[in-house]
Amino acid sequence: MATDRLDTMFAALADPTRRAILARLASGASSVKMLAAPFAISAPAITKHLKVLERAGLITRGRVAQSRPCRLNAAPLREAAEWVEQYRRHWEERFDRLDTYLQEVQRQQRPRRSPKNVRDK
Amino acid sequence: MATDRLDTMFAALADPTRRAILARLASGASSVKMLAAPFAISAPAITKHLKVLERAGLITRGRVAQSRPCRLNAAPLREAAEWVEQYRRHWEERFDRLDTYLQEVQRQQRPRRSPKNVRDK
DNA sequence: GCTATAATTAACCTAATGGTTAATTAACCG
DNA sequence: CGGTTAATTAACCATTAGGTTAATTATAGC
Repeated sequence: MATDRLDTMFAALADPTRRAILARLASGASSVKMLAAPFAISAPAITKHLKVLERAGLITRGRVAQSRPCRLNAAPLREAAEWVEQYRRHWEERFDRLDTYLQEVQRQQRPRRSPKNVRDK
Repeated sequence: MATDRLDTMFAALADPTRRAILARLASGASSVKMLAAPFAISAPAITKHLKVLERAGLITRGRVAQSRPCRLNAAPLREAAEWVEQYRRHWEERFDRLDTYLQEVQRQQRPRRSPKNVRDK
């Protein structure tokens, strides 16, 4: 199920510089130079980050004079959101309680009597 | 804003084997051996993946006899979900249309008349 | 055509990833 | 105790990632 796309997308999101770039693009397109300004890294490093984002489909690029404006393309994030949402019920507390309950049961199932495994019947 | 945690979490999610492990743990705790079974990689490789997931806070581990059962801890995924959700409005179509509209405008702003930049007033 | 600006490519470096096999630790069982 | 099973650690390897500086390409403007 589109695992490749999720791979490259999550990998792209795993870098704070790239997430910051996306955040800035959320409020409008920008040239590479303007994007690079707030960061303490070189222009080629920014170019590389942009390539990662582009391969993940998270930005698109144009050309205006010398500038190559970047714009956000959030569409693929939808897939990431859906993937994460699969786990929503697991992090909502009712499940957490069930979880710790089961954990408790398992802990009590073993220790005192019959330190052996299953077949002691 | 907890960028480190998002870093390690997204990085953990960027690998298909690890996402598959999480998927299996979603339906219950499991030993390492059982987790490893469906994959064509060695046990130490699985151990490494589990360490990545553990450092990301996505699993917890116990001990039962020789076995070190893994259980899903989905709580941190909530933060990832929230981060991604920030971009929801961007991928929902109304925005996409505005987006392509702006793109259109920009494209028409430049080409025919005045190939120069701004200061031609 | 020359110069300045924006951005990318090239070449290189270091550290982290994902994998391997072989050896080690830990717990059970007879 | 000795053997078996579960899992981890150690040591190693190849590839990728993120960064650098220096050189190149592309466009604008005089």
